Amino acid sequence: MNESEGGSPSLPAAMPEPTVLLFGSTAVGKTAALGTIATDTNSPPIEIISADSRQVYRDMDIGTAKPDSEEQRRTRYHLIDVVSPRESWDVGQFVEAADELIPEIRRRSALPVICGGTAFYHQGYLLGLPGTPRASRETRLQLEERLYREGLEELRRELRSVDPESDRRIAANDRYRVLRALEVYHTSGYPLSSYVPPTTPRPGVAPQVVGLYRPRQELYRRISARVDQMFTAGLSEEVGWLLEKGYKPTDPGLQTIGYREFFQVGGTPPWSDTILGKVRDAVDRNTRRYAKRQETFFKRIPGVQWIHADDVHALLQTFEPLLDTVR
RNA sequence: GCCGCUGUAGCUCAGUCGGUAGAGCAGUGGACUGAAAAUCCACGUGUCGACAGUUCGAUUCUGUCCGGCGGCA
Repeated sequence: MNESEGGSPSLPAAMPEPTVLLFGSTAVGKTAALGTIATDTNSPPIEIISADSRQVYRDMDIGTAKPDSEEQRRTRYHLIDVVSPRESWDVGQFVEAADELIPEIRRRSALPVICGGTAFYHQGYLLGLPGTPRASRETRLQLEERLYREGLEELRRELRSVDPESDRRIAANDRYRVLRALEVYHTSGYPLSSYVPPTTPRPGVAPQVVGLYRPRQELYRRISARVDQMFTAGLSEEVGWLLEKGYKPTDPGLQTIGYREFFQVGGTPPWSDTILGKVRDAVDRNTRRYAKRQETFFKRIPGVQWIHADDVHALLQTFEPLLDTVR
């Protein structure tokens, strides 16, 4: 129950927080793994805090691979279906919500498990947020407007004068980071580079960090199979319905793999079978690339215990020591 | 069976007026300061279908064969 392997015995071993961070790339089998824990009688009762930047959106069920109603009945999930696809949601909101939920879940004598594929959220929870100002929708819209009218070069010129350090650090074509750096400067008056991002876990946060992995080829096969399933489950109908409901392709929620491809390669409905085939392939490919990016990010997170996604035994073993802590 | 086109990277193809080759896509590695399923960066050796001929030298020219596609029968 303590991790002080070779640590100096004179110091009291830090009592680990009865919290788990469980991550892994899309389609690795996170939801199934949670299912085995939830049904195992020896493991503690758990509640899930979804660390997933897409499952927060209502009305987007198929393409975001939300846990189905059966799974949600068996295990209590949080931070799913909490905002409209029209609204934006970000790390900051995630961390604040998680910090509120965790004590509540403990009060119910359950183990909070932060689980999801958004590595950025896990990092935000673990290390805490930098002191940068929160996202400002208006400022960002203004900057996007300027990007459209004046071009990236002009914005970079401004950045170079107000925040040369960030200008140096941000890649030439990284529009998003240029916008964010200027947004920070305009809303706070300080350059982004003056905020130092945390690199160690914040005080009081010491979760058990578990990463699920699977060989690349196998993962890609699963992704492809899941994309097929999404289409047979009615993904294109879901997208059509979202449009009928008045959502726009530019809404934050619809900027999601599994949705955006319909607009990028499909155009406007109705979509022919050939077009749907192309959409399917694009979704498949983008999901594979996404999974790769996730893996790259997960590798950076310190102190991860990596478990093969099918190794139920090892997974249950890591949860066992947490039994007493929740009682 | 005959005629034509074709065979080059995992795929689609370009190219070498003869000196062993390069694009797109796929793939791989990486970055990540409140949109992160976002936004970016980097990475191109493969019996140039097989065999033979011409040549100092053939993936390139010639011949034969084998695959593929199209047309005529």
